[in-house]
Amino acid sequence: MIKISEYTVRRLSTYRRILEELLADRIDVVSSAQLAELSGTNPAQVRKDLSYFGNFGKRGSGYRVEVLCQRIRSILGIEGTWRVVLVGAGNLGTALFSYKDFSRHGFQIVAILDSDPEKTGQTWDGVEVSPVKDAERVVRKTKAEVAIVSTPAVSAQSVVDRLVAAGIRGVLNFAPCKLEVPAQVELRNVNITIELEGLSFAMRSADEAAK
Amino acid sequence: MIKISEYTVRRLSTYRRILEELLADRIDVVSSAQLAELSGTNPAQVRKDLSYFGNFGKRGSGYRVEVLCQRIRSILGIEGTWRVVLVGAGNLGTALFSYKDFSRHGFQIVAILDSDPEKTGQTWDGVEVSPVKDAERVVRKTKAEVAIVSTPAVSAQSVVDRLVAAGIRGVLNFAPCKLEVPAQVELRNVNITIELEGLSFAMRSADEAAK
DNA sequence: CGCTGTGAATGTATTCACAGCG
DNA sequence: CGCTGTGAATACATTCACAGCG
Repeated sequence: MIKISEYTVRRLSTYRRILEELLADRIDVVSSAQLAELSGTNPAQVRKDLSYFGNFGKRGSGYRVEVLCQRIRSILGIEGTWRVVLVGAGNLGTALFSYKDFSRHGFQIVAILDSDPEKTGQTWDGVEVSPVKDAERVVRKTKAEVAIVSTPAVSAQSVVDRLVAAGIRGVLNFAPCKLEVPAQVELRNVNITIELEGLSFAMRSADEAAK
Repeated sequence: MIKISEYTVRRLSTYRRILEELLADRIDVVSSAQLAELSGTNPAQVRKDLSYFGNFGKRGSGYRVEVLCQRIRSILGIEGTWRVVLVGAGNLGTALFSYKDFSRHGFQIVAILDSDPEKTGQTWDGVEVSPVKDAERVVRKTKAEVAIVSTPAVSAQSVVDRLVAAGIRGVLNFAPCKLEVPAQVELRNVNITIELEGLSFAMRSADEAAK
C-alpha cells in the first residue's frame, strides 16, 4: 500500500465538495478537466489523485458524479459519523458549534468541555457543557473520537493529554501553540495568525517588486 | 531575488511566536537546534529558512532572541499595522473579532460588513458594522488593505469582487468555496471541513493498518 | 475520437554533511 | 570546539506525454 500525501487528501476533500455542488445541479458526468477547473488545479493532478484509489473514470467521457462523490466520501472515511468533543466554549468554540457545514458532513459534536463554571451545566442544542475536570468521563461516555480544541494556548496541552488518555484519536487544534500527542493520535493545526502573516509577507513582497 | 516558498513563510511565523515566548521568559540566545525542537522541525530547516534573508546567527553560540524576533517581524511585514475589514458578522465573524491574538500582532479590524439589517448600525468596541452595499465606501474610508471573509459561501465571491474593486490587497477566506481574485491580490483559504476530513482519512488509514 | 490512467520527466522542498567562523 | 551557513544529495510533489480503452 503506497503512502498517500496530505496534499492529495486535501484535494480529495475539495473534489468532494465540488462533486456535491454538481450533484445538486443535477450534473451527471464530469471530466478531469472540468473538475480541475472548478477546484483550481490541473487535469493530470485530478487523475493522479484519483488513480491512487482505483479506476473510477470511463475513458472518452469522464467520471460519474454520484459514483465518484460516494467513492471519495468512502476514501475519506466520512460515510458514517465521527463523534466530536468541542473543548473550549468561548467565542470560537461557540462559532464552531453553530457552524453547520461540517456537522452536515460527518462530524457531530456530542460533548462540550469548558472550565468556566458559568457555562458548565448549560445545554446547547441538546449537548451538555461539562467541566474540563470531567474530561475523561465525558469522552468515555459519549464515545467521542475527535477533539476540536479552541481553548487558550496555555490550557491546550493539559486538556489534550487527558483527552488522549481517555481514547481520543484525532485532534483539530485552533490554539496558537504546538501540541504534543502520541504518534497514533492524528493532529491538525489551524492557526489564523500564520495565515495572516503569510498574507502580510506576500503583500509586502509585492510592494518590494513594484519599486 | 530568489523566490521564498510559502512553507518557509509559515515556519517563520512559527519561529516568531516561539521567539516571543522565549523573550517573555528572558531567554537571550537560542540555537537552531532549540528553535527546531520548539517548533517541531529540524535544525537544518531552521538555518536554511533564515539563511534566505541574511546571516542572523553567531557561530558557536546561536541567535540573539530579540534581534532574530525583530528581524522576522520585519521580514513578515508585521512591524506596522495592517488595516482589516471583517466581512460577515455571524458566529465566526464575532469570534474572529474578539480573538485578540492577531490584533496584538499587527492586524487591526477597522471595519465590519454584514448584510443583516439587525446588525448594521451597531458599534462593536468602537468599530461600526456597515451594510455590505456600502463595501466600497467603507473600504476607502477606513483604508482597509486586508479582508477576512466569514460570510456564507454563496455571498463570498460577490462581496470579494467589490472589496477588490475598492482596493483590498489581501483576503483571508473562511467560506468553504473557491474565490477568484486578480493575480495581484493575495488569497489564503482556511477550510475547517478539509482539516476534519484529513483527520478522518488518517484515522481511517490507521484502522486499516491495524487490521 | 476523447477521455482516463500512468510511467517518465521535471520542479520543488527537505535533509545531509561539512567548510568556516567566533 | 560548537555552532552557523550552504552546496550537494535526497525525497517528494507536480506535470508531461502518450498508450490504451470505451
